[in-house]
Amino acid sequence: MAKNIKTRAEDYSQWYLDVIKAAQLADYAPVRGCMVIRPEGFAIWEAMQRDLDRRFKETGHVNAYFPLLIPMSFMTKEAQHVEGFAMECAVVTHHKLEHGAQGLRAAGELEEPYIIRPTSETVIGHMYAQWVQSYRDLPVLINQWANVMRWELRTRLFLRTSEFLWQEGHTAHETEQEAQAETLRMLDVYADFAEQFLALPVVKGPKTDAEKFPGAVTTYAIEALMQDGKALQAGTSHNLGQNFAKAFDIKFLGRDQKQQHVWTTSWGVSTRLIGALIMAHSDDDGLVLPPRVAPNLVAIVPIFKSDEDKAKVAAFIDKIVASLCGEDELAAAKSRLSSGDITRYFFDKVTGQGILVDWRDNRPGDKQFHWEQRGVPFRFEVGPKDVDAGSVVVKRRFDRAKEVVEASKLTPKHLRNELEDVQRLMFEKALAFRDANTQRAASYDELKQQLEKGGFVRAFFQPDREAEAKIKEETKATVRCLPFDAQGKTGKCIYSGKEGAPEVLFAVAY
RNA sequence: CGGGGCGUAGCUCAGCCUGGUAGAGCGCUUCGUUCGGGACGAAGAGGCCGCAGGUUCAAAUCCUGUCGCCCCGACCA
Repeated sequence: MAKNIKTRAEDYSQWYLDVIKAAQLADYAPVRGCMVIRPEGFAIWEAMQRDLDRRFKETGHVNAYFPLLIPMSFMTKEAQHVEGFAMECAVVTHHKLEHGAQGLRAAGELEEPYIIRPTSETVIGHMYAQWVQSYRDLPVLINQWANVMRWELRTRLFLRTSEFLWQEGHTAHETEQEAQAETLRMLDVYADFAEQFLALPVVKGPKTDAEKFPGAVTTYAIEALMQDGKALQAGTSHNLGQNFAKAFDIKFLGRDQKQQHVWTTSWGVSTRLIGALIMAHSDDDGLVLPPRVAPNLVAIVPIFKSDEDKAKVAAFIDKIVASLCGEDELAAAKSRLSSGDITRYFFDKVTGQGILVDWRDNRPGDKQFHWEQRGVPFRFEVGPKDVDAGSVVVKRRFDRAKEVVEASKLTPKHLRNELEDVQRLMFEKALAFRDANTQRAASYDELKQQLEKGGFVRAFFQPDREAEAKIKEETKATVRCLPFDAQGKTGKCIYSGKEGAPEVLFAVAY
């Protein structure tokens, strides 16, 4: 058992933090509520970015960049938007420092303060108003990769930090139908990404009015279930209607020769997904990464006593690496800068995913724990006995399976197949967990009881701000979404008793 | 913003009540023995005891103030 990680049963919240620490994904920054994303963590974000970016481009979007600072007056233009974000905005009021009695102090007060973007609808809306003149300028399909800041009262690494990284797509369309299609298209992109890339099963559906994005007509979300039975909103796609178009005067001359407002959408996922990944897949031994996300696919742990054995093992490992990564890469890696006696070879130059050989002067057991806690999908153990037998001991991270594999079988194709297997099995495991933790409530009492056990609870419920607030007060649970998979089904509302209520998904959420 | 806790070595913390030479474990460095699931021994490096005042011959310790962080709630991706 890992001695630096609390078990999930003991203290789930501490376990989460311990896993992050042990895998060196992130660290606390000297600024309240902010984190430093360390290389191991950032590599996961890069993997997500790469795959998402491809998906965005495949659906016709392009990237651009808008400024970090937004004139404060922009925030007031859309009424609900102010309501939603005003309380958590960092404000920039001065533009320089000067020497004062107590050291440096802010000086040069700005006439109009800036806020640090909590999201970019406003500044992007402002620009779109200038760019869009005609229906021929539509649709505008822009995404930006950026950081945003929301001055949260309470933070947790990755799940909720004051500053976080995300992407925000902002599109403008000629018609309501197009905007709606775009909103759902991107929700599907997110759902597919979560399931295929993160091995994270999600429930898709619209939010209730009480839970939607400030300024949206409808917010759609993907909701995932974590191992402690809490739900996590993993991505959102908003149909903003003409709310922002009207607030920022984004107008165009239509095919009918009339001025009209555009229809906009926005959609985003953030580094919170790294938190989702951890809480969905990791175990008491530390991080478990789905192969598609893992920066390193295999960690090879050599075992030897004498220098003679070491040479023998090294030669054998070289052969394995050459087979998996190619002779060129084997040679290239030897002349590459590396730190701490760990040699890294690119297995896939496109994704940057690699294979490591851990030559550090530590005991083998030490190294096993080291790579295990970092979630590397496979570990190869190679000692003199293996060299003699022409085989390798292969250890699979996600289920601790161990098998002896003939070295000649270790081809790129074989490894890819193995990785795909793990990817699929991890998804199936997460899906089975979710199914086992999804219940159905026929009454409010049943809902209360079932929420005690955690997990998702499906029930017929007529969304209503007051009722939702009351339920949240009594159970801590909220309506996560109105699942698409139950669309059209209606029944008797568990709260009001009225017929014709849709099926909703309840859960206590992060 | 309410409630709780904590600031002492890179990390986790002891010491504080009862003022008097700055401590432990882990980690780090070097050497040796080791090495198939977290090794052992020896020798080292590492501190403005969060910060500012005060009391005192003397403050990590007592008093005042202040800043920061963490945890639990309310708010939220």
